[in-house]
Amino acid sequence: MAGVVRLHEIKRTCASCSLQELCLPLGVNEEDLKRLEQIIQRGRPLDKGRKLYHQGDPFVAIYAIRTGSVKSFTVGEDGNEQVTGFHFPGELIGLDAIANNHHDCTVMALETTNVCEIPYERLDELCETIHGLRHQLMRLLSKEIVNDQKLLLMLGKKTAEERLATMLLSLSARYSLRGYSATEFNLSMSRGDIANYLGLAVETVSRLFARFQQDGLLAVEGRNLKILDFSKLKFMVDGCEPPAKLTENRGPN
Amino acid sequence: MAGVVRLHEIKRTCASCSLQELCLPLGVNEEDLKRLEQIIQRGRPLDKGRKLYHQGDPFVAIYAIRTGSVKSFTVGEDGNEQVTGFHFPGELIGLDAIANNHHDCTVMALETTNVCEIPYERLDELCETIHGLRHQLMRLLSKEIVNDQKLLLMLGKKTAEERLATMLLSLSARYSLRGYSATEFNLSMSRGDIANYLGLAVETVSRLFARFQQDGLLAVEGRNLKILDFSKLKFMVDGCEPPAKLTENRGPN
DNA sequence: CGCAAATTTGAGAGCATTCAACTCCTGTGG
DNA sequence: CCACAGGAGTTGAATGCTCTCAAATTTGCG
Repeated sequence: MAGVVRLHEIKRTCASCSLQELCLPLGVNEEDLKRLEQIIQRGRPLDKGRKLYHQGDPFVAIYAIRTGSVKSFTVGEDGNEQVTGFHFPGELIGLDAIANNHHDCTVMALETTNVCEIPYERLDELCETIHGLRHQLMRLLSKEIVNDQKLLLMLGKKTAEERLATMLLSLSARYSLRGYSATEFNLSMSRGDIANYLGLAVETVSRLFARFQQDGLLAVEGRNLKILDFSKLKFMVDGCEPPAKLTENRGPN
Repeated sequence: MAGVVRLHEIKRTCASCSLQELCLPLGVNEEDLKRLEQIIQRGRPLDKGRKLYHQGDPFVAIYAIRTGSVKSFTVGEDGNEQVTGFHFPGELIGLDAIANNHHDCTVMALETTNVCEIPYERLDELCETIHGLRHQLMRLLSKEIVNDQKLLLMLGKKTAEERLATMLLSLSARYSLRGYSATEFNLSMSRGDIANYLGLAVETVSRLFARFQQDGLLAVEGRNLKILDFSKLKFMVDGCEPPAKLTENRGPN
Protein backbone atom coordinates (compact mmCIF):
# COMPACT_ATOMS: atom_id res chain seq x y z
CA MET A 1 0.00 0.00 0.00
CA ALA A 2 2.77 2.42 0.86
CA GLY A 3 4.71 4.18 -1.86
CA VAL A 4 7.20 2.33 -3.95
CA VAL A 5 9.91 4.68 -2.89
CA ARG A 6 11.90 2.52 -0.53
CA LEU A 7 10.76 -0.73 -1.92
CA HIS A 8 14.37 -1.73 -2.38
CA GLU A 9 14.82 -1.41 1.32
CA ILE A 10 11.69 -3.21 2.36
CA LYS A 11 12.11 -6.04 -0.09
CA ARG A 12 15.66 -6.57 0.84
CA THR A 13 16.60 -10.20 0.34
CA CYS A 14 18.34 -12.58 2.67
CA ALA A 15 21.07 -12.96 0.09
CA SER A 16 21.91 -9.28 0.36
CA CYS A 17 21.32 -9.01 4.09
CA SER A 18 24.32 -8.25 6.20
CA LEU A 19 22.87 -10.29 9.02
CA GLN A 20 22.94 -13.52 7.09
CA GLU A 21 25.62 -15.05 9.20
CA LEU A 22 23.82 -14.42 12.44
CA CYS A 23 20.44 -15.42 11.23
CA LEU A 24 18.57 -18.36 9.82
CA PRO A 25 20.40 -18.50 6.47
CA LEU A 26 23.71 -19.51 8.00
CA GLY A 27 24.79 -22.76 6.40
CA VAL A 28 22.18 -22.65 3.66
CA ASN A 29 23.44 -22.61 0.09
CA GLU A 30 22.52 -20.02 -2.47
CA GLU A 31 19.94 -22.05 -4.24
CA ASP A 32 18.10 -23.05 -1.09
CA LEU A 33 18.30 -19.51 0.14
CA LYS A 34 16.03 -18.48 -2.71
CA ARG A 35 13.43 -20.95 -1.57
CA LEU A 36 13.68 -19.60 1.95
CA GLU A 37 13.29 -16.06 0.76
CA GLN A 38 10.09 -16.91 -0.98
CA ILE A 39 8.29 -17.69 2.22
CA ILE A 40 9.58 -14.72 4.19
CA GLN A 41 7.35 -11.71 4.56
CA ARG A 42 8.53 -8.23 5.36
CA GLY A 43 5.83 -5.95 6.64
CA ARG A 44 5.87 -2.29 7.50
CA PRO A 45 8.04 -1.03 10.33
CA LEU A 46 6.82 -1.45 13.86
CA ASP A 47 6.72 1.80 15.79
CA LYS A 48 8.17 2.13 19.26
CA GLY A 49 5.84 0.67 21.86
CA ARG A 50 3.96 -1.45 19.33
CA LYS A 51 3.68 -5.13 19.93
CA LEU A 52 4.76 -7.76 17.43
CA TYR A 53 2.66 -10.36 19.17
CA HIS A 54 0.95 -10.86 22.48
CA GLN A 55 1.31 -13.55 25.06
CA GLY A 56 -1.38 -16.09 24.25
CA ASP A 57 -1.52 -15.34 20.53
CA PRO A 58 -1.74 -18.43 18.35
CA PHE A 59 1.53 -19.52 16.89
CA VAL A 60 1.78 -18.76 13.22
CA ALA A 61 5.26 -17.57 12.49
CA ILE A 62 8.65 -16.87 13.93
CA TYR A 63 10.36 -13.56 13.35
CA ALA A 64 13.82 -12.25 12.68
CA ILE A 65 14.73 -8.74 13.72
CA ARG A 66 16.04 -6.82 10.73
CA THR A 67 16.60 -3.38 12.23
CA GLY A 68 15.85 -1.82 15.58
CA SER A 69 15.31 -3.73 18.79
CA VAL A 70 12.59 -5.31 20.87
CA LYS A 71 12.02 -6.58 24.36
CA SER A 72 10.14 -9.73 25.20
CA PHE A 73 8.34 -10.22 28.47
CA THR A 74 5.86 -12.46 30.15
CA VAL A 75 3.08 -11.42 32.45
CA GLY A 76 2.47 -13.65 35.42
CA GLU A 77 -0.98 -14.44 36.74
CA ASP A 78 -0.51 -11.84 39.38
CA GLY A 79 -0.06 -9.25 36.69
CA ASN A 80 3.54 -8.29 37.04
CA GLU A 81 5.97 -8.37 34.21
CA GLN A 82 9.21 -10.19 33.73
CA VAL A 83 11.38 -9.04 30.89
CA THR A 84 12.92 -12.17 29.42
CA GLY A 85 15.16 -10.65 26.83
CA PHE A 86 16.22 -7.90 24.47
CA HIS A 87 16.65 -8.72 20.83
CA PHE A 88 18.71 -7.17 18.11
CA PRO A 89 19.07 -7.49 14.36
CA GLY A 90 19.69 -11.02 13.18
CA GLU A 91 18.07 -12.61 16.20
CA LEU A 92 15.14 -14.97 15.88
CA ILE A 93 12.18 -14.63 18.19
CA GLY A 94 9.00 -16.55 18.79
CA LEU A 95 10.71 -19.90 19.12
CA ASP A 96 9.14 -20.43 22.51
CA ALA A 97 5.76 -20.77 20.84
CA ILE A 98 6.57 -24.06 19.16
CA ALA A 99 6.09 -25.90 22.42
CA ASN A 100 2.47 -25.08 23.09
CA ASN A 101 1.34 -23.64 19.81
CA HIS A 102 0.86 -20.23 21.30
CA HIS A 103 3.20 -17.46 22.33
CA ASP A 104 4.29 -17.43 25.93
CA CYS A 105 5.53 -13.93 25.91
CA THR A 106 4.78 -10.53 24.43
CA VAL A 107 7.25 -8.79 22.16
CA MET A 108 7.35 -5.01 22.01
CA ALA A 109 9.42 -2.67 19.87
CA LEU A 110 11.84 -0.50 21.84
CA GLU A 111 12.32 1.74 18.81
CA THR A 112 11.19 1.68 15.20
CA THR A 113 11.84 -1.88 14.19
CA ASN A 114 11.68 -3.96 11.02
CA VAL A 115 11.12 -7.65 11.19
CA CYS A 116 11.05 -10.57 8.79
CA GLU A 117 8.10 -12.86 9.32
CA ILE A 118 8.68 -16.55 8.67
CA PRO A 119 5.54 -18.69 8.64
CA TYR A 120 6.37 -21.74 10.68
CA GLU A 121 4.49 -24.36 8.69
CA ARG A 122 6.21 -23.43 5.51
CA LEU A 123 9.54 -23.23 7.25
CA ASP A 124 8.96 -26.71 8.57
CA GLU A 125 8.29 -27.92 5.05
CA LEU A 126 11.55 -26.47 3.88
CA CYS A 127 13.34 -28.14 6.77
CA GLU A 128 12.36 -31.45 5.31
CA THR A 129 14.66 -31.08 2.37
CA ILE A 130 17.12 -28.39 3.34
CA HIS A 131 19.41 -30.03 5.84
CA GLY A 132 21.40 -26.91 6.57
CA LEU A 133 18.29 -24.96 7.38
CA ARG A 134 17.00 -27.63 9.69
CA HIS A 135 20.25 -27.74 11.52
CA GLN A 136 20.56 -24.00 11.86
CA LEU A 137 17.06 -23.75 13.23
CA MET A 138 17.90 -26.38 15.81
CA ARG A 139 21.08 -24.57 16.62
CA LEU A 140 19.23 -21.35 17.20
CA LEU A 141 16.72 -23.06 19.45
CA SER A 142 19.53 -24.69 21.34
CA LYS A 143 21.39 -21.42 21.59
CA GLU A 144 18.43 -19.82 23.25
CA ILE A 145 18.46 -22.57 25.85
CA VAL A 146 22.13 -21.98 26.51
CA ASN A 147 21.52 -18.26 26.80
CA ASP A 148 18.68 -18.66 29.22
CA GLN A 149 20.77 -20.94 31.33
CA LYS A 150 23.54 -18.42 31.50
CA LEU A 151 21.02 -15.88 32.57
CA LEU A 152 19.82 -18.29 35.22
CA LEU A 153 23.29 -18.60 36.57
CA MET A 154 23.38 -14.85 36.72
CA LEU A 155 20.09 -14.25 38.48
CA GLY A 156 20.68 -17.09 40.85
CA LYS A 157 24.03 -16.18 42.18
CA LYS A 158 25.29 -12.82 41.18
CA THR A 159 25.15 -9.54 43.00
CA ALA A 160 23.48 -6.50 41.51
CA GLU A 161 26.83 -5.15 40.47
CA GLU A 162 27.80 -8.34 38.67
CA ARG A 163 24.46 -8.53 36.94
CA LEU A 164 24.66 -5.10 35.43
CA ALA A 165 28.26 -5.63 34.39
CA THR A 166 27.30 -8.90 32.73
CA MET A 167 24.49 -7.30 30.82
CA LEU A 168 26.58 -4.39 29.64
CA LEU A 169 29.29 -6.69 28.35
CA SER A 170 26.70 -8.82 26.62
CA LEU A 171 25.23 -5.79 24.91
CA SER A 172 28.67 -4.61 23.94
CA ALA A 173 29.54 -7.96 22.41
CA ARG A 174 26.30 -8.12 20.49
CA TYR A 175 26.64 -4.62 19.12
CA SER A 176 30.17 -5.39 18.16
CA LEU A 177 29.11 -8.52 16.28
CA ARG A 178 26.74 -6.40 14.29
CA GLY A 179 29.38 -3.96 13.25
CA TYR A 180 28.69 -1.26 15.79
CA SER A 181 31.06 0.12 18.38
CA ALA A 182 31.73 -2.15 21.30
CA THR A 183 32.54 0.74 23.57
CA GLU A 184 29.87 3.32 22.86
CA PHE A 185 26.21 2.77 22.16
CA ASN A 186 22.71 3.86 22.98
CA LEU A 187 20.54 1.78 25.22
CA SER A 188 17.19 1.33 23.57
CA MET A 189 15.59 0.08 26.75
CA SER A 190 14.58 2.05 29.82
CA ARG A 191 16.13 1.73 33.24
CA GLY A 192 12.95 0.03 34.27
CA ASP A 193 13.38 -2.63 31.60
CA ILE A 194 16.97 -3.20 32.61
CA ALA A 195 16.04 -3.50 36.25
CA ASN A 196 13.22 -5.87 35.51
CA TYR A 197 15.39 -8.00 33.29
CA LEU A 198 18.11 -8.25 35.89
CA GLY A 199 15.71 -8.87 38.72
CA LEU A 200 16.55 -5.63 40.49
CA ALA A 201 14.75 -2.49 41.58
CA VAL A 202 14.94 0.54 39.30
CA GLU A 203 16.60 2.51 42.03
CA THR A 204 19.32 -0.06 42.35
CA VAL A 205 20.12 0.11 38.65
CA SER A 206 20.23 3.86 38.80
CA ARG A 207 22.58 3.78 41.75
CA LEU A 208 24.79 1.26 40.00
CA PHE A 209 25.14 3.41 36.92
CA ALA A 210 26.09 6.27 39.19
CA ARG A 211 28.68 4.20 40.98
CA PHE A 212 30.14 2.71 37.81
CA GLN A 213 30.53 6.19 36.44
CA GLN A 214 32.10 7.43 39.64
CA ASP A 215 34.53 4.53 39.58
CA GLY A 216 35.57 5.39 36.07
CA LEU A 217 34.10 2.27 34.47
CA LEU A 218 31.53 4.04 32.36
CA ALA A 219 30.47 7.37 31.05
CA VAL A 220 26.70 7.46 31.21
CA GLU A 221 24.47 10.20 29.99
CA GLY A 222 20.87 9.15 29.92
CA ARG A 223 20.71 6.31 27.49
CA ASN A 224 24.05 7.00 25.92
CA LEU A 225 26.74 4.77 27.26
CA LYS A 226 30.47 4.65 26.91
CA ILE A 227 32.50 1.83 28.34
CA LEU A 228 35.77 3.16 29.72
CA ASP A 229 37.24 0.15 31.43
CA PHE A 230 36.50 -3.22 29.91
CA SER A 231 38.90 -5.18 32.03
CA LYS A 232 37.38 -4.05 35.29
CA LEU A 233 33.92 -4.93 34.04
CA LYS A 234 35.10 -8.36 33.02
CA PHE A 235 36.75 -8.75 36.36
CA MET A 236 33.44 -8.12 38.05
CA VAL A 237 31.64 -10.63 35.90
CA ASP A 238 34.04 -13.48 36.41
CA GLY A 239 33.61 -13.24 40.12
CA CYS A 240 37.02 -12.51 41.47
CA GLU A 241 39.56 -15.05 40.44
CA PRO A 242 41.56 -14.98 37.27
CA PRO A 243 40.99 -18.17 35.24
CA ALA A 244 42.74 -20.41 37.73
CA LYS A 245 43.42 -23.97 36.75
CA LEU A 246 41.34 -26.04 39.10
CA THR A 247 42.90 -29.34 39.97
CA GLU A 248 39.81 -31.47 39.62
CA ASN A 249 39.78 -33.76 42.57
CA ARG A 250 36.18 -34.73 42.24
CA GLY A 251 34.68 -38.14 41.63
CA PRO A 252 35.42 -40.46 38.76
CA ASN A 253 33.94 -40.63 35.28
CA MET B 1 28.72 -58.27 27.89
CA ALA B 2 26.51 -58.50 30.92
CA GLY B 3 24.35 -61.55 31.44
CA VAL B 4 21.25 -62.12 29.43
CA VAL B 5 19.15 -62.22 32.55
CA ARG B 6 17.29 -58.96 32.38
CA LEU B 7 17.71 -58.42 28.75
CA HIS B 8 13.99 -57.91 28.44
CA GLU B 9 14.26 -54.96 30.72
CA ILE B 10 17.31 -53.41 29.19
CA LYS B 11 16.12 -53.82 25.65
CA ARG B 12 12.75 -52.40 26.41
CA THR B 13 11.33 -50.77 23.32
CA CYS B 14 9.83 -47.35 22.87
CA ALA B 15 6.62 -49.02 21.77
CA SER B 16 6.24 -50.68 25.15
CA CYS B 17 7.56 -47.77 27.17
CA SER B 18 5.11 -46.08 29.45
CA LEU B 19 6.85 -42.78 28.93
CA GLN B 20 6.06 -42.66 25.25
CA GLU B 21 3.69 -39.78 25.55
CA LEU B 22 6.13 -37.60 27.42
CA CYS B 23 9.11 -38.42 25.32
CA LEU B 24 10.34 -38.24 21.78
CA PRO B 25 7.91 -40.77 20.29
CA LEU B 26 4.87 -38.59 20.86
CA GLY B 27 3.17 -38.08 17.51
CA VAL B 28 5.22 -40.70 15.71
CA ASN B 29 3.31 -43.58 14.15
CA GLU B 30 3.98 -47.21 14.83
CA GLU B 31 5.97 -47.87 11.73
CA ASP B 32 8.24 -44.89 12.15
CA LEU B 33 8.66 -45.75 15.80
CA LYS B 34 10.43 -48.91 14.76
CA ARG B 35 12.92 -46.91 12.78
CA LEU B 36 13.48 -44.66 15.77
CA GLU B 37 14.02 -47.61 18.04
CA GLN B 38 16.71 -48.94 15.81
CA ILE B 39 18.99 -46.02 16.46
CA ILE B 40 18.44 -45.84 20.20
CA GLN B 41 21.02 -47.38 22.50
CA ARG B 42 20.36 -48.45 26.05
CA GLY B 43 23.50 -48.90 28.09
CA ARG B 44 24.03 -50.13 31.60
CA PRO B 45 22.55 -48.21 34.51
CA LEU B 46 24.35 -45.15 35.75
CA ASP B 47 25.15 -45.28 39.45
CA LYS B 48 24.44 -42.41 41.77
CA GLY B 49 27.07 -39.70 41.45
CA ARG B 50 28.19 -40.88 38.02
CA LYS B 51 28.18 -38.44 35.18
CA LEU B 52 26.39 -38.98 31.93
CA TYR B 53 28.49 -36.36 30.24
CA HIS B 54 30.76 -33.49 31.19
CA GLN B 55 30.59 -29.85 30.35
CA GLY B 56 32.79 -29.46 27.29
CA ASP B 57 32.32 -33.00 25.99
CA PRO B 58 31.81 -33.19 22.25
CA PHE B 59 28.22 -33.48 21.19
CA VAL B 60 27.36 -36.95 20.00
CA ALA B 61 23.95 -37.82 21.28
CA ILE B 62 20.98 -36.63 23.24
CA TYR B 63 19.56 -38.72 26.04
CA ALA B 64 16.18 -39.62 27.44
CA ILE B 65 15.85 -40.53 31.08
CA ARG B 66 14.20 -43.94 31.40
CA THR B 67 14.31 -44.47 35.14
CA GLY B 68 15.84 -42.57 38.04
CA SER B 69 16.75 -38.90 37.98
CA VAL B 70 19.64 -36.60 37.23
CA LYS B 71 20.74 -33.05 37.84
CA SER B 72 22.40 -30.86 35.28
CA PHE B 73 24.73 -28.07 36.23
CA THR B 74 27.23 -25.69 34.73
CA VAL B 75 30.47 -24.62 36.28
CA GLY B 76 31.41 -21.00 35.82
CA GLU B 77 34.94 -19.84 35.16
CA ASP B 78 35.26 -18.96 38.79
CA GLY B 79 34.56 -22.56 39.67
CA ASN B 80 31.22 -22.39 41.35
CA GLU B 81 28.32 -24.49 40.27
CA GLN B 82 24.88 -23.57 39.13
CA VAL B 83 22.34 -26.34 39.03
CA THR B 84 20.23 -25.72 35.95
CA GLY B 85 17.71 -28.46 36.32
CA PHE B 86 16.51 -31.81 37.59
CA HIS B 87 15.32 -34.37 35.12
CA PHE B 88 12.95 -37.28 35.41
CA PRO B 89 11.87 -40.21 33.27
CA GLY B 90 10.66 -39.22 29.85
CA GLU B 91 12.65 -36.02 29.74
CA LEU B 92 15.21 -35.33 27.07
CA ILE B 93 18.57 -33.90 27.97
CA GLY B 94 21.60 -32.71 26.09
CA LEU B 95 19.65 -30.45 23.76
CA ASP B 96 21.76 -27.49 24.79
CA ALA B 97 24.71 -29.07 23.01
CA ILE B 98 23.26 -28.61 19.54
CA ALA B 99 24.16 -24.95 19.58
CA ASN B 100 27.90 -25.20 19.93
CA ASN B 101 28.54 -28.85 19.23
CA HIS B 102 29.64 -29.50 22.76
CA HIS B 103 27.83 -29.85 26.04
CA ASP B 104 27.45 -26.73 28.11
CA CYS B 105 26.60 -28.52 31.28
CA THR B 106 27.41 -31.65 33.21
CA VAL B 107 24.75 -34.21 33.96
CA MET B 108 25.02 -36.37 37.07
CA ALA B 109 22.82 -39.20 38.31
CA LEU B 110 21.05 -38.47 41.59
CA GLU B 111 20.24 -42.15 41.99
CA THR B 112 20.68 -45.25 39.88
CA THR B 113 19.48 -44.12 36.51
CA ASN B 114 18.82 -45.68 33.12
CA VAL B 115 19.01 -43.60 30.02
CA CYS B 116 18.33 -44.07 26.33
CA GLU B 117 21.06 -42.71 24.12
CA ILE B 118 19.99 -41.21 20.83
CA PRO B 119 22.82 -40.41 18.41
CA TYR B 120 22.08 -36.98 17.08
CA GLU B 121 23.26 -37.44 13.52
CA ARG B 122 21.06 -40.41 12.98
CA LEU B 123 18.17 -38.70 14.68
CA ASP B 124 18.62 -35.81 12.33
CA GLU B 125 18.48 -38.15 9.39
CA LEU B 126 15.21 -39.57 10.62
CA CYS B 127 13.85 -36.07 11.07
CA GLU B 128 14.18 -35.61 7.36
CA THR B 129 11.41 -38.03 6.59
CA ILE B 130 9.46 -38.38 9.82
CA HIS B 131 7.56 -35.17 10.16
CA GLY B 132 6.08 -36.03 13.53
CA LEU B 133 9.48 -36.73 14.98
CA ARG B 134 10.90 -33.51 13.69
CA HIS B 135 8.06 -31.56 15.15
CA GLN B 136 8.21 -33.27 18.51
CA LEU B 137 11.92 -32.63 18.76
CA MET B 138 11.31 -28.97 18.05
CA ARG B 139 8.55 -28.92 20.59
CA LEU B 140 10.81 -30.36 23.23
CA LEU B 141 13.51 -27.83 22.46
CA SER B 142 10.96 -25.07 22.64
CA LYS B 143 9.55 -26.42 25.85
CA GLU B 144 12.92 -26.21 27.46
CA ILE B 145 13.10 -22.56 26.52
CA VAL B 146 9.72 -21.92 28.06
CA ASN B 147 10.76 -23.75 31.19
CA ASP B 148 13.95 -21.81 31.55
CA GLN B 149 12.08 -18.59 31.14
CA LYS B 150 9.67 -19.51 33.87
CA LEU B 151 12.62 -20.26 36.05
CA LEU B 152 14.07 -16.89 35.17
CA LEU B 153 10.89 -15.22 36.27
CA MET B 154 11.21 -17.10 39.48
CA LEU B 155 14.81 -16.28 40.27
CA GLY B 156 14.37 -12.72 39.22
CA LYS B 157 11.42 -11.74 41.28
CA LYS B 158 10.34 -14.27 43.81
CA THR B 159 11.15 -14.52 47.47
CA ALA B 160 12.81 -17.59 48.95
CA GLU B 161 9.46 -18.84 50.15
CA GLU B 162 7.86 -18.52 46.74
CA ARG B 163 10.78 -20.21 45.08
CA LEU B 164 10.65 -23.30 47.19
CA ALA B 165 6.87 -23.50 46.89
CA THR B 166 7.17 -23.23 43.12
CA MET B 167 9.71 -25.97 42.94
CA LEU B 168 7.73 -28.32 45.15
CA LEU B 169 4.62 -27.85 43.07
CA SER B 170 6.60 -28.42 39.91
CA LEU B 171 8.01 -31.65 41.27
CA SER B 172 4.59 -32.73 42.40
CA ALA B 173 3.10 -32.11 38.98
CA ARG B 174 5.88 -33.97 37.25
CA TYR B 175 5.67 -36.96 39.53
CA SER B 176 1.95 -37.00 39.06
CA LEU B 177 2.32 -36.98 35.27
CA ARG B 178 4.49 -40.04 35.58
CA GLY B 179 1.95 -41.94 37.58
CA TYR B 180 3.39 -41.34 41.02
CA SER B 181 1.70 -39.68 43.94
CA ALA B 182 1.35 -35.94 43.67
CA THR B 183 1.31 -35.51 47.42
CA GLU B 184 4.04 -37.77 48.69
CA PHE B 185 7.41 -38.45 47.19
CA ASN B 186 11.09 -38.73 47.87
CA LEU B 187 13.44 -35.95 46.88
CA SER B 188 16.35 -37.45 45.03
CA MET B 189 18.39 -34.27 45.30
CA SER B 190 20.15 -32.88 48.34
CA ARG B 191 19.25 -29.70 50.16
CA GLY B 192 22.39 -28.25 48.66
CA ASP B 193 21.19 -29.00 45.15
CA ILE B 194 17.82 -27.48 45.87
CA ALA B 195 19.39 -24.37 47.33
CA ASN B 196 21.75 -24.02 44.44
CA TYR B 197 18.99 -24.49 41.91
CA LEU B 198 16.81 -21.88 43.57
CA GLY B 199 19.63 -19.44 44.08
CA LEU B 200 19.46 -19.62 47.86
CA ALA B 201 21.75 -20.62 50.72
CA VAL B 202 21.44 -24.14 52.07
CA GLU B 203 20.53 -22.77 55.46
CA THR B 204 17.68 -20.81 53.99
CA VAL B 205 16.23 -23.90 52.36
CA SER B 206 16.53 -25.81 55.58
CA ARG B 207 14.76 -23.08 57.49
CA LEU B 208 12.03 -22.92 54.89
CA PHE B 209 11.34 -26.63 55.15
CA ALA B 210 11.12 -26.17 58.91
CA ARG B 211 8.73 -23.29 58.57
CA PHE B 212 6.56 -24.97 55.97
CA GLN B 213 6.28 -27.95 58.26
CA GLN B 214 5.49 -25.78 61.22
CA ASP B 215 2.79 -24.00 59.24
CA GLY B 216 1.21 -27.29 58.32
CA LEU B 217 1.99 -27.09 54.64
CA LEU B 218 4.31 -30.06 54.54
CA ALA B 219 5.44 -33.09 56.44
CA VAL B 220 9.16 -33.39 55.89
CA GLU B 221 11.39 -36.12 57.12
CA GLY B 222 14.76 -36.02 55.53
CA ARG B 223 14.16 -36.51 51.86
CA ASN B 224 10.67 -37.84 52.24
CA LEU B 225 8.08 -35.23 51.59
CA LYS B 226 4.34 -35.06 52.00
CA ILE B 227 2.35 -32.12 50.79
CA LEU B 228 -0.43 -31.35 53.23
CA ASP B 229 -1.86 -28.13 51.90
CA PHE B 230 -1.76 -27.65 48.16
CA SER B 231 -3.91 -24.58 48.07
CA LYS B 232 -1.68 -22.62 50.40
CA LEU B 233 1.36 -23.56 48.37
CA LYS B 234 -0.34 -22.44 45.20
CA PHE B 235 -1.37 -19.26 46.90
CA MET B 236 2.26 -18.54 47.69
CA VAL B 237 3.36 -19.17 44.15
CA ASP B 238 0.83 -16.95 42.46
CA GLY B 239 2.02 -14.01 44.51
CA CYS B 240 -0.99 -12.93 46.48
CA GLU B 241 -3.92 -12.04 44.33
CA PRO B 242 -6.51 -14.46 43.10
CA PRO B 243 -6.68 -14.35 39.29
CA ALA B 244 -8.05 -10.82 39.15
CA LYS B 245 -9.28 -9.56 35.83
CA LEU B 246 -7.06 -6.67 34.96
CA THR B 247 -8.74 -4.04 32.90
CA GLU B 248 -6.02 -3.60 30.33
CA ASN B 249 -5.67 0.08 29.79
CA ARG B 250 -2.33 -0.11 28.10
CA GLY B 251 -1.37 0.94 24.62
CA PRO B 252 -2.95 -0.12 21.36
CA ASN B 253 -2.27 -3.11 19.14
C1' DC C 1 30.96 -48.46 65.61
C1' DG C 2 32.92 -44.21 63.91
C1' DC C 3 34.07 -40.84 60.69
C1' DA C 4 32.61 -37.61 57.16
C1' DA C 5 29.10 -35.41 54.90
C1' DA C 6 24.59 -33.54 55.11
C1' DT C 7 21.32 -31.01 57.61
C1' DT C 8 19.62 -28.07 61.16
C1' DT C 9 19.66 -24.15 64.22
C1' DG C 10 21.23 -19.62 66.07
C1' DA C 11 23.01 -14.88 65.80
C1' DG C 12 24.70 -10.99 63.47
C1' DA C 13 25.81 -8.40 59.14
C1' DG C 14 25.04 -6.67 54.54
C1' DC C 15 22.97 -5.77 50.31
C1' DA C 16 19.05 -4.65 47.93
C1' DT C 17 14.30 -3.17 48.50
C1' DT C 18 10.78 0.00 49.67
C1' DC C 19 9.01 4.44 50.49
C1' DA C 20 9.44 9.16 49.60
C1' DA C 21 10.86 13.34 47.58
C1' DC C 22 13.00 15.66 44.03
C1' DT C 23 15.02 16.67 39.28
C1' DC C 24 15.20 16.16 34.48
C1' DC C 25 13.44 15.48 30.00
C1' DT C 26 9.79 15.45 26.53
C1' DG C 27 5.79 16.56 24.30
C1' DT C 28 1.42 19.16 24.33
C1' DG C 29 -1.58 22.96 24.26
C1' DG C 30 -2.48 27.72 25.12
C1' DC D 1 7.35 30.71 22.84
C1' DC D 2 6.38 29.25 27.27
C1' DA D 3 3.85 26.89 30.94
C1' DC D 4 2.63 22.54 32.42
C1' DA D 5 1.71 17.65 32.89
C1' DG D 6 3.59 13.25 33.19
C1' DG D 7 6.89 9.92 32.85
C1' DA D 8 11.64 8.63 33.51
C1' DG D 9 15.42 8.82 36.24
C1' DT D 10 18.01 10.06 40.49
C1' DT D 11 18.97 10.40 45.37
C1' DG D 12 18.28 9.66 50.45
C1' DA D 13 16.93 7.04 54.61
C1' DA D 14 15.16 3.12 56.89
C1' DT D 15 13.54 -1.63 56.88
C1' DG D 16 14.08 -6.37 56.10
C1' DC D 17 15.15 -10.54 53.79
C1' DT D 18 18.70 -13.57 52.99
C1' DC D 19 23.52 -14.55 53.56
C1' DT D 20 27.53 -15.67 56.22
C1' DC D 21 29.73 -17.55 60.00
C1' DA D 22 29.62 -20.82 63.70
C1' DA D 23 28.31 -24.79 66.08
C1' DA D 24 25.28 -28.56 67.17
C1' DT D 25 22.99 -32.61 65.43
C1' DT D 26 21.73 -36.23 62.37
C1' DT D 27 22.40 -39.30 58.62
C1' DG D 28 24.84 -42.32 55.50
C1' DC D 29 28.10 -45.61 54.70
C1' DG D 30 32.34 -48.41 55.17
